[in-house]
Amino acid sequence: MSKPLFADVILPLPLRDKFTYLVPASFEPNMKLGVRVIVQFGARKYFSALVYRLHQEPPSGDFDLKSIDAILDKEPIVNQAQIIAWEWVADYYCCSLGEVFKAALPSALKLESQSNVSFNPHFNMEEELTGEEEALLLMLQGRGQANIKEINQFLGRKSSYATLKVLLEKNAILIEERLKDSYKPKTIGVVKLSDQFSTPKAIENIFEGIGRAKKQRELLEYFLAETVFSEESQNSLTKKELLEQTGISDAVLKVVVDKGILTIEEVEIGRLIQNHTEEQFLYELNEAQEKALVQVKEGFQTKRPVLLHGVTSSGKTEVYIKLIEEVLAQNKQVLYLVPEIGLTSQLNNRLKRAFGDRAGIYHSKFNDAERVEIWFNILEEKEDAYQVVLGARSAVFLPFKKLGLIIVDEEHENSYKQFDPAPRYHARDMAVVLGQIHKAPVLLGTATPSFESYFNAKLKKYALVELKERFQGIELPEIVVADIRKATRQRQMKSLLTPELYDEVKQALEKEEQVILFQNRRGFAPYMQCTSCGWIPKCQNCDVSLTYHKYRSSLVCHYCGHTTSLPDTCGECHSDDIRTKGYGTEQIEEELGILFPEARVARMDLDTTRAKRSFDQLIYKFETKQIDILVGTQMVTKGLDFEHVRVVGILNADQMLNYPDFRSFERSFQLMAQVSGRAGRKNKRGKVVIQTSQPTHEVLAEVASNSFDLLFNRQMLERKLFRYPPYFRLVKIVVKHKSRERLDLGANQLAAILRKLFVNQVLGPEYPVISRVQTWYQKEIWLKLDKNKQLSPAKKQLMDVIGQIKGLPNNGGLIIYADVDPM
DNA sequence: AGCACGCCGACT
DNA sequence: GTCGGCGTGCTC
Repeated sequence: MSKPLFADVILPLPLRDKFTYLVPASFEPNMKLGVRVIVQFGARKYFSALVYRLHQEPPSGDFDLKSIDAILDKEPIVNQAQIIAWEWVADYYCCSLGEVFKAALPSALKLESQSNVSFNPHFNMEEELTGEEEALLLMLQGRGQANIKEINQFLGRKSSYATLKVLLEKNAILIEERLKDSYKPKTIGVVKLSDQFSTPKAIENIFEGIGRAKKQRELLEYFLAETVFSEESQNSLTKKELLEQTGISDAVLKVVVDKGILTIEEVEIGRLIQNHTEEQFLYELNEAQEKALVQVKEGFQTKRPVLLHGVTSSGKTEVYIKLIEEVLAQNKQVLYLVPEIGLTSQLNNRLKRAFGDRAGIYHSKFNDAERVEIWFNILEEKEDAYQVVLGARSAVFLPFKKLGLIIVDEEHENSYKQFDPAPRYHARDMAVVLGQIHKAPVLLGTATPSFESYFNAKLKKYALVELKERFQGIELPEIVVADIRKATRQRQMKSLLTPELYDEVKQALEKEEQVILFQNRRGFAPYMQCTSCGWIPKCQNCDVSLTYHKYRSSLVCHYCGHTTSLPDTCGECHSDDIRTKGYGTEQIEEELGILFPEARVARMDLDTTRAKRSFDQLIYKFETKQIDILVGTQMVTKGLDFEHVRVVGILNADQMLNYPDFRSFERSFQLMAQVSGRAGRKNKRGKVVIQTSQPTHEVLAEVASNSFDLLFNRQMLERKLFRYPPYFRLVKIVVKHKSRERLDLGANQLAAILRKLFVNQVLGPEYPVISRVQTWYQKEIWLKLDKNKQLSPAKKQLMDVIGQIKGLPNNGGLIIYADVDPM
């Protein structure tokens, strides 16, 4: 008899301990590291866990060892390089491997939503059932099938495996692994108007064919509203969307189709390989790009990450593409990270043009089946596997085996840092670690480096390559600082525009050139205020003022979404003189309509791009000059290349400059330089007008003269003096509680212990700018750790203390987490 | 995290 | 007299 085999598994939970299960002898031959198994955990919970370590050391301790219930995979779905990366993430960002596991895998691989449960028609109803079991069976019988999530909802529990297991044993239900058949559906029904209704005239009479059929009318009305009569002016809807949104049945649609009003077309959506793009020859690099390419490659030789600092429109992408080509020739994989989804479709087209079907996209907005497919596509290294993956943050977790290059585009973007659920990782920093694991070169590209990266370059930890020439000889724009206060004093403001900006916009419109106006605030007005007593409507769940949205005529909280109608009278003194204060994109859009009635104005912010594809559509309209003035939030800064932009206006630089954060100058510079980069194309020097009430502000002068180094050096002195990154490591500890008193108590207890452990390195606890979000009060404690000391033990100490505080009496409802390198 | 167990107030 | 509130401890 050989010794029994044990498996340490990773459970998808925020637990730091490891858990060991017995591997039944019959499973031993199929047991491998990196396969998923089903294990029971606690009295009634089952999880799909990942085998992390196999060994023969019987676990010590007083508990009954449980056995693994099932093995889900024949082959590992996670490779060893990934496990090493996960361990780094868990250690560096102070979280459990379980949390990394949860973030890394597409949710379809985390059993929870994977299995489809249906009623077994051969089940003998005589069997004895509990009330709950019977109810569940009836439900399944009624609707045919359900997934685990729906069953959890139905039973009102977070986990239903225990019940399902019993029912399975009784032979009452069938569970099929959805993974196997979820690959099938590759077409979607697209609903369009029949050809006979292709003209507006014909549509007028469209309802004649419907008669009095109420449901059909409703369906058609919705369809028309979303297509012909919508702002987006699309001409089709998917069948699924139409039916789901109206809640009308398939049968009704069929009648309308049979009447010849609508048609349904089955369109191939083929998840991975979309359109067999022909690979096209790329234009040659110019001299500056060629030089940069050589320098980047030299940088790679030194085994250090390379920071490519190239001004906006310097053609970094072409350099990337050349590098990718070379890596592909060596039959290795390339990971190309981009910060936001908005960018991916433009870039994807470009990559498809260069690499055809060898390039693919991955981001969290994809549905599960697609993500799983990409996962396996990369894992199994099939013939037609992707070699270039364009992805957002989460793509760093894909099962690469032979990475030959990692590109992090727009490396300064803070959306690379995950915020809310743990792991709170920075994809750029993880990319550097991945590079070490795979011995693959890492290229960080940006027009406005993050101070951390630039600092690393100065320290020679990164190799620096500069690309200072704009592509096709385009000049950098002229930047003008316009004084809002002076203009106001002299009564020269044209609504929200200074005379400088107004004139530029006017001229651009006359010459049929385009304008981008930037204001980092959506809505009509950031707050309202009573003129007699100063009362401001606040959110009931958060400590913020409510933003006035005129088109919805309501007040909205931008932190929790809470919406109320407009108050008629002041909540304090009942005065009826309540006015809007400040302005957001919505108001700018409205004011422009008055100032320039002939101009076509569009707005690009979260509110106008919420619908799928609306972002792409806006970009398309702007590119094809169907829009003259584009008003937007940061979205307009995201590396979009527009051909005819002459003028860029920054409506109010003050709010970003005055934002209370040690990075506010760095961010302001990045933001302003990025928006400015949208101005000026071939043969025409663009113009940027920055409106401010602090016209002599140093940062503005630095933006105007493109003096990145000046700002950098000045800020470094401050950062060093006040012990901020990149000289010190920052850990933000967030403490939350529903009760203000309990929060204060808990946060103070924590801070007291930390102050003893980390002498002179603890700040707080203090309320952040927003002291309450979604009914949770929050405080922050900042830890400034010495970079030259070992961080790992310090973080472990910190986590121990956090655990200790949570365990103290009355600290039950306390949430405490650490955010390493917060943004 | 999520669930079971256990100890104190307002009610069929 | 119980139902259920949350505060506490544990999960291989």
